Order: sequence, then C-alpha cells, then structure tokens
Amino acid sequence: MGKYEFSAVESKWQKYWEVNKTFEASNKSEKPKFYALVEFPYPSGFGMHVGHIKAYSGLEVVSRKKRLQGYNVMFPIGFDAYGLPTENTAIKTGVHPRKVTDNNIIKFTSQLKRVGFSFDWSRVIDTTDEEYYKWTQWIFLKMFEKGLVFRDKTLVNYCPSCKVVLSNEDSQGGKCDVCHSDITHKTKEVWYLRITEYSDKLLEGLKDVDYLPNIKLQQENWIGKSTGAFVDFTIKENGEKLRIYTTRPDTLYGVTFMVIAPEHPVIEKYRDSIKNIDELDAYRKECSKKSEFERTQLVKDKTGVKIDGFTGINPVTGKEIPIYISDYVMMGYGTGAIMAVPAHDSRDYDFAKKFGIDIVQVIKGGDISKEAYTGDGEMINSDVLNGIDNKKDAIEKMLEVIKEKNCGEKGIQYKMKDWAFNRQRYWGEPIPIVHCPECGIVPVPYDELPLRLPPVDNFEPGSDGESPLAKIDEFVNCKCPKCGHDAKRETDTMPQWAGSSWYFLRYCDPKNTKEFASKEALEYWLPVDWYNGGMEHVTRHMIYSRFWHKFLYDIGEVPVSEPYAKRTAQGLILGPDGQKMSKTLGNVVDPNDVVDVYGADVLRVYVLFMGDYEQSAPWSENSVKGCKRFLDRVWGLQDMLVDGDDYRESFRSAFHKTIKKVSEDIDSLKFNTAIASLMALINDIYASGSITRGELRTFITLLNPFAPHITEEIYEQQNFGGVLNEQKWCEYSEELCNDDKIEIVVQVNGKVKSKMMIDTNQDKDSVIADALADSKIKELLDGKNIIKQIYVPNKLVNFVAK
RNA sequence: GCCGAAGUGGCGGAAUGGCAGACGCAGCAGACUCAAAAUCUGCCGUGAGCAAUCACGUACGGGUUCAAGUCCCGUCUUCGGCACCA
Repeated sequence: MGKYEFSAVESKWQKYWEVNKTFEASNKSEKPKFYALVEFPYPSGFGMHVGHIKAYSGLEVVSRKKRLQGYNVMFPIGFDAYGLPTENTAIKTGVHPRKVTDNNIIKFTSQLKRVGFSFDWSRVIDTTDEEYYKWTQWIFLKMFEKGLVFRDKTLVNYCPSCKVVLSNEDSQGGKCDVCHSDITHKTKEVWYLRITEYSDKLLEGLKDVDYLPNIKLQQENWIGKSTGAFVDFTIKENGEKLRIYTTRPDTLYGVTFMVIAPEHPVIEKYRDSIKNIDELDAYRKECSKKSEFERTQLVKDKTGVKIDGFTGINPVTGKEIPIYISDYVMMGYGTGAIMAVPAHDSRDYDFAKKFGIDIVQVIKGGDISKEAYTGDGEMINSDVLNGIDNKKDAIEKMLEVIKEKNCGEKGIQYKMKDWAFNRQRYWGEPIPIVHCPECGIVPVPYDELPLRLPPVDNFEPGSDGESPLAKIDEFVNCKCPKCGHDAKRETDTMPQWAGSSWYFLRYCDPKNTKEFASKEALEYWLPVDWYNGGMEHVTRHMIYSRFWHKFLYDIGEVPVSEPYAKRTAQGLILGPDGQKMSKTLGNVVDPNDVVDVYGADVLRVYVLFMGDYEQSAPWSENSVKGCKRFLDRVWGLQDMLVDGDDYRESFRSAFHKTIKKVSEDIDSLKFNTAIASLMALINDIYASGSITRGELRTFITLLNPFAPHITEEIYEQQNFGGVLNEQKWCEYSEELCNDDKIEIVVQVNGKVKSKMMIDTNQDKDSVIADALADSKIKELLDGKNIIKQIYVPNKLVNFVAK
C-alpha cells in the first residue's frame, strides 16, 4: 500500500454518497426509525468554525452507527437564516440580506460537505424561504386565533445598539444576546406570546423526557415556579385593598412594613391624597433611568421613599404599618407589592436597617441583631402559630387563618414572563396582522400567506425604534381583510427564534405545500429521538420550541406532546490559547484549514477525541497530528494482512471487548474513550505484526462512523464486497470478552504486594491457596495472624494480617 | 447571595469502592538518514537507590471501609446558570 491520499479519497466518497443518495431517509420503511437532530446553524458571513463541527460530529457518529445497526435514520440539516448579523452586514456593505444569506448558505454547505457529514441533503430547509416562513406565519395566526397573541404597552427590555425590543430570554444577565450591550428599559407597545399559559405544562413535561440533569434543572429554574399565598392588606386612608404575594405566609406576624414597586398603579390612583407626591415622583423618575446593570450593582444599598398618606393594615393582626416604594420590588413579578418581614428576609432586613424600621422575630434561631434568620425553627410572637416548630406546618396553619378571614388564598407564581415577540427590523418574518381603524387588530387570512417581505434598498431601522418596513408605503397601506376599509399593516417582524421553534417538524416533510408537514410524516418521525446542541439554548430556543410544539399538540396538529425525547449538549472548543474562540481574539480555527492539511477524517476523529464531549477543551494542533498518525496506522494495517475470516485466538477477547466498548461508548457520548480503545487495539495489532482479514473488517467497521472515508476506501481496496456503509454493525458476545487466564493482584493489608495469573472463574478456595503459596506473600505473612481474607472474583485477594 | 458542575502528571484527559495516570500530546534517549522531516524502538507522577525495590501522591482538613480519585462531613478554588423573583 502506498501513502494514503486523503484528499482524493475523501472527495471520491463524498461524490459517491451524493450520487447514490446514500443518506436520504425514507418516510416509509420496514426498519425502525431514528430521528437524530442537531441545531441548525445561523449562516454568518464568517463561515463555520470547528465548534460547529464538534456539535454535529456527536450525532453524526450515532447516526452512522444506527444505520449500520439497521435503523431508518433521519439526520437533517438546514439554516436558521433570519437575524440581525445578516441585516447589519447588508447595511454595512449595501448587499441585500437575501443575497448575503444565499452566499453564506453556499459557503456553509460546502464546508459541511467537505467534512463528510451524513446529512440528508434532500431535506434542507432555510427559514427565510417563503415556502418555509409561510408556515411560521401560519402557526403565529393559529396562536392568535387561540388567544395566545396579544399586544401590551409595558416596560420592555430594549437594546439601544441593535435598536430592538428584546424578550427576557434575549436579555439574560442584563445584556443583549446579539451584541452584548447593556439593556435599558422603555415603555412601548409590542406583541407578546402568552408562553406563561404553558408554564406548568413546560415544567410537567420535563418529567417524561430524557434530558441531561443540568438541562432540566436550568429549565426548571428559568420557569421558576414558587408556591405561596396572595394576601389582601388594606390601605387605611382609602379602604383600597393592596394585594401582596408571599412564599412565607408563616411569617405574617413579623410584618413591620410594606413595599410597592415604583410603577405600582395605586400611586396614580390616589396621587391627590399623597402628601409627598413630589418626592415620590422624583424617586420614580430616577428608577426608570437606571439600567439593569446599575440596579444589580446596588443590591446591598437599598433605596426607597415612605408614602406619606398611606397606612397599611395587616388583615390577620390588624396592625398598622408604613408603606414604602422601592425599586427592589418589581412590577413584573407577583403583584408588585410585598409584605416586608425584616427578621426573616435579608432584603427586607437591609431596608429596615437603613430606614430604622422595627424588626420583629417570629421564628426562633439565628441572631437577628446581625442578620436576617432565614432558617427553620419554632414559631414565636405569632399568636395561633406559636409553638409550631416547622415551616411547612406553620404555612398550612396560616393558610387556614387567611381562608377564615377571607383575606387571600393560596397562590402560585412563575419567574418566566410572556415572550416579547417582535423586532423593529427588516430581516425577519413579517407579522401577518393588519390594523384597521374600524375593526382594530385583524389577522391576515390564512389563504393570503405567505405575507412576503417586500424587496427594499434601505434596511436602516428608524432612530425612534420604528421598523424599516414602516417606511414602505406599498407594504404598509392595505385593505382590511374583514371590512375592506383602508388599513395599515403591522411593520414589526418576528424575533430570530420564530423560525427555529418548529423546524424539526418541517424536516419530516420539507416539500409539502399543503401543510407544514403531513400527519403521516409527523406520526412516523416524532418525537425527535435524540437532540444535541449548545447549553446556551437551554433557556432560549429549547423553551420556545417546546412551547410552540405543545401548542401545536393542544390544537391537534402534532401527535406527541414533547418534541424531543432526549437532549444532550456538547462542550465548547476553546482557542489554542484556552480562551473562548472569537474573531476579536483572532483564535478561531477554520475547519477548511484543517481539512486541507490533514483531511476530514482527522478533523472528525480529533474533535471527538480531544476530551469529554460535554466539556470544553482547547484546540491543539499537535493533538490533531496524533489523530493523523492514528489514521495513517489504520491505512498501514493493509500491509500486515494475513488470511482468515475469524479473530485469532490471541485477539479474540480483545476484539469482543473493543466492539462492546465502542458500541456502548457511542451511545453514551463517550467518543473519546471509544477512539482510545481503538488506538489501544491497533497498538497491540502492530506489536503482533499481523492482522487477519476478518479482524481488519471489524476494525474498520468500528471506526467507520468516526472516519467514514478512509474506512470505505480500505473496504473497497480489500474487496470485502459492496460498500461498508451498507454492512452490519459488529456483534460481540459477553462470554468471549473474557480471556481464559486473567491477572489478579494480591494485597496484604490493602497494599498490592504481588500479582498472579489465575484461570478465569477459578474457585475462591484455590485462588486463595495459590495466593498463599506465592513466595513473596508467604514471606510477608510469616509469623503473622491472618485476621481476614477478602476475595473479589477475577480482581483481587487481600489478606488482613497482624 | 442562591442553584449546579468540577478540581487527577508538563498538557488534553482515563479509571461499576478493588493495580491511579488508559489513550493521545509534549519531552528525553536510540535506530534509519550525508542531514532533516516522516517512521520505528525504549523511557516518561515525585523523592531515594546502580538495581530489585521502598516511601509519598488524585485541591485542603477530618471520617467510614480490609480497600477511597470514587462514599460521608467541613474548608478553599475554578467554571456555568440565575440574580433585589418577595
């Protein structure tokens, strides 16, 4: 065998797979189905980096193995192409976003094909294709029909740099998800999707799916369910009921003041009777100017103003207490009003200390002269609750009291907020809504979909946060679909997450022009058997798409309630410097460069071998060379071939063990140890100097999912018959994984002192006898008492001696 | 602050409570070569020793066990998520 010419071989097989439609999945098959899904890329102008390759390589290997195991595998790919970066490129270069997107998709496609991924290219989708976004709009209208779409004028997250309103999911940590600028707040009327209606379903659904534990936990925390009580306090001066939410109704006797959010409507309602209204207004104005960042920086330093003219009455104790406004209470959670229990809540404690308010302890424990006590303990100073010694019982008792007094009830709250569903930008799906002066908000009729994005030359957003579409009269001016009156179109577009919220459904039937996918296709493929992607999408795309899917399930459009049966996440590839790869740091590795120099198989093996698939690890060019060496040695196996379709005696257990190891490791994402076991095996083969044809065939079959090109080529060169990707995965027998003889260790007092060969499954007594006969052990035990003998079959013998 | 994950050679990382460091990289020595690259062989946690070997060693301090990287308690550090969520 000559040198392995990876470049020619790789393009040869890639062409073969393309011509023969090798990886196109059929919607009808005798075989069991397997739907493997990876997050489709956003086609940016920078092309892919090796992180994308790692993200796809995991399920790529799983898919190839599943096919060999006789499954009808669908492993699709597509492009999530609407979004700001493309639009910004268009603004900068003057090239239309359609053109930019098309170019980027061509670039991404060629990169993906060069790596030899077994994607089903007949199912490619592009979210900006009108045959696709037609259905994105269709689902939106279905939601509108069911009352899940609404407009509201409230305080929204706003990115001053991107000039768009952002959802809560898009502004995590107070930073814009796209450009990382600080978020500000402003009052604006925008579209919302009522995702909170699905809070409980999204939480409950997690019980039935196989997601990594940390993924479930992050979603649970994001949804943020808490149970507690709503309690109506009264404002003495005007009799107004002021409703609060608390998770600690057991501490109701410790309430010494109340706090309401600066935006609470009760202030406007009674502003004439508030004596220090000027002071309140000044404080409220100051709060609205603070950025998210400033607010979080000032956590310890509480600010606020006492409302002069309001006195709160505790409905349970009848006690009169002051009411403050402070920005540590937010309008967006609970009722925007709280009962403050400084003895047992650290925020209330800080506030009380600063404003000199009484602190009344109602739970025994801690030292409330120093800090709030948030632990459990016996109730004190609490009338009927006194003596109860745990939180759970105390809460129960208080809920009864509240019920008796008819001043509130048990309540549930979620941290998740409704989804601000809008972008004041051009490159997105137009929202199919018409504003009619007669009829109000009117949906575009289904048969008029898609509502096309008009071709324009100027995509600059307006400085006042207006969408570029607002400037296009032909688009804006229309007739009301209901009454025919002159009307205006909605000019906001959908956020970037819209198209990706249902793309996995379209893959099932991507060319359908009548439905987003046929019932038969959905019935056949759903749910996605295994979905892999990034951790950064767990509280964004994953939440959104589960919501859309559950909605479609509720209206009978999809057959299963959860879209993804299993979800895993890969770790990042860091730059060679150990930093996160980024253009500004200049440490981005382009997969094309690696393929040029080492070949696609090397790249594929390396990204999976570099470490634990779920952990981040830095790129190392030297380690890439190690993988290259490995594959060259695989090629070299052909020079040491001997006849024989079976495993040789001396290698039988090694092969069975390796088949078992590789099979199990692929299924549990442990690609690094799967490859390591193949490396260990090849080392042994080289040491022996020869390999049988049968052994070679097994070896290249096991390696095929990782390195499909070189293994196909060897398979062909050796005339094994047919092509490797149509063969069967290797079988192993548990029994044959064991050698006849096995080495065990002999310990004295827990320390290894000797090793010996025994027959596999040799009986206990004879093993111990052999161990005692060992000259070294004999010497060590001489003159000592054996107190205990421990025997672990096929592992060790341990003598405890004095 | 709360929640979660993790701390193992020079590096990436292996180890159902049972030989710590598999596999790979880097390094050192040798072979081949006029030479280099490539390739091949050997060594490669620390300390002592010519050696066989011995002692120590999985962030730190305790504990359980015949046996602990692995289990329990406490401490520290790093990373990730949430963050005034009442």
